[in-house]
Amino acid sequence: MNIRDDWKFRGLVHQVTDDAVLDRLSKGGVTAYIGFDPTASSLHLGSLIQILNLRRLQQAGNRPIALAGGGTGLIGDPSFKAVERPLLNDEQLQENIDGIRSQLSRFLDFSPAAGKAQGLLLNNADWLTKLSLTDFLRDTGKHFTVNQMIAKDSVKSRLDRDDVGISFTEFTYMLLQAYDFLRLNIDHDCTVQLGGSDQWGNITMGTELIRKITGKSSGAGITSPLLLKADGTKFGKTESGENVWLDAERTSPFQMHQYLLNADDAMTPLLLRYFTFLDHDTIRSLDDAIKSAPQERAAQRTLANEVVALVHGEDAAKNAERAGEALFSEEIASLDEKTLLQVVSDAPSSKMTRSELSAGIDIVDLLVRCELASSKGEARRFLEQGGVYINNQRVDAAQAVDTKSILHDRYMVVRRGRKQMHLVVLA
RNA sequence: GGGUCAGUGCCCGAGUGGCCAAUGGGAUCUGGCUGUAAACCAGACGGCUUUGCCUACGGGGGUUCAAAUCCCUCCUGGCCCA
Repeated sequence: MNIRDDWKFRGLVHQVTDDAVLDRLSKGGVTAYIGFDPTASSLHLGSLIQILNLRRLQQAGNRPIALAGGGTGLIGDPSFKAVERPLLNDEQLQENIDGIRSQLSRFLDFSPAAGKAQGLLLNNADWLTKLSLTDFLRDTGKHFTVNQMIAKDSVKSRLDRDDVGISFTEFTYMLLQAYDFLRLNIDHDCTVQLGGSDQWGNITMGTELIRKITGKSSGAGITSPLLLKADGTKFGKTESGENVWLDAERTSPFQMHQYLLNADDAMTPLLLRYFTFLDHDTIRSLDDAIKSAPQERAAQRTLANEVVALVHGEDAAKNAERAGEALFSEEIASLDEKTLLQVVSDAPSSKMTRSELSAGIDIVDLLVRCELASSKGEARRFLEQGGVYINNQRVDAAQAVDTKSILHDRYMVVRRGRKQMHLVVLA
């Protein structure tokens, strides 16, 4: 696989420090790294682009290094952040790193069987926490002027604002990341750093440090474009601002599948390029399908299936697809028990006794109890607005719910709005 | 340490003694139209035992018949000076 042509086609290259690096990667035998911020115990859809990029490199015969930011995580990357970030404590950080490690091993081959392309999983805490302050200031700090550090776009917004500032701690972050690249360059002959476009400033600090200290310009950087939705927010967050996580416990395969299935038309061609390994012809024909038959959403379907299969496996992808079809195309009351359970398997559920229900329960109380409404006032509002459904049938007035609504003698599906489901199971 | 400005609902931000659960924008939510999109349109958006009551304008205390608004104090942050 020719990295240069493939990445150009996919639009994965935003900026490069040196165009020739794409040819080196195409030939193979190069070591490249990406740093992962341990701000949570799971990676999310946004970071999947970077993970897949490492995988693409590995497939082309290069050695990928995934660097967990155990040391830099203690500081916090200020790049393009509006405000200073709270520091993570040690246990939390360790937990996050462990979570991230196990996820990465699903995408990259860290086994010796991969030969020269065997991936490495490193943690910069291993060297950063041992670094002495005076050594660091003399050996690394001396190579940069505050003038150039202040000039970085990534911190400019913080310096310009008059209501918040930037702490010295966060300001030094870029030096630590530069040092990481230097270490990897010396210890592992790593010559390429990848990252999102927000990492450009940090990456170039690294290539510069390598040049100054080793005297060789063997460090190069590639950034990939930032993926923004039509409304300007980052791709990979739900409407409520939650990340779409790669961890099935946090974001179920079904939810991820739905998220991708709902990708808007304008964005889908890009997503197919970034998030799948589909060949160029297939992608082009899906581009056409969006134009000629948008209502079929063939591209979105393929995207959802491909990505969920990558992250959670083929079976999970098939299940998610089937569940979605059943949920949206059939009357839920006519499904058999097994299908019904599968369809609502992702929805939260709660138990209720038979006697409670036969006595008749107020729909307002039911909504609050199922956590579909955060207060009774809100529950009443949903009812007034016609946003409440029992077994997919709209409930229009504040009426009591009783045993008539039970499916298969023990289930009841309560829905609020288009997609908020809750399963009530009779005990 | 000194000076100074600020802290309002999810976010931004108006309000500077009663007409304030607090203008406006954004976000969000519900409905409509659709393709389980986008855009667009309409409505909602602190809680409750809902013609009323309770809780809320950084925390605490005070003045007043009445405070988001005035005073004191503390906390937090910005900027300037040292």
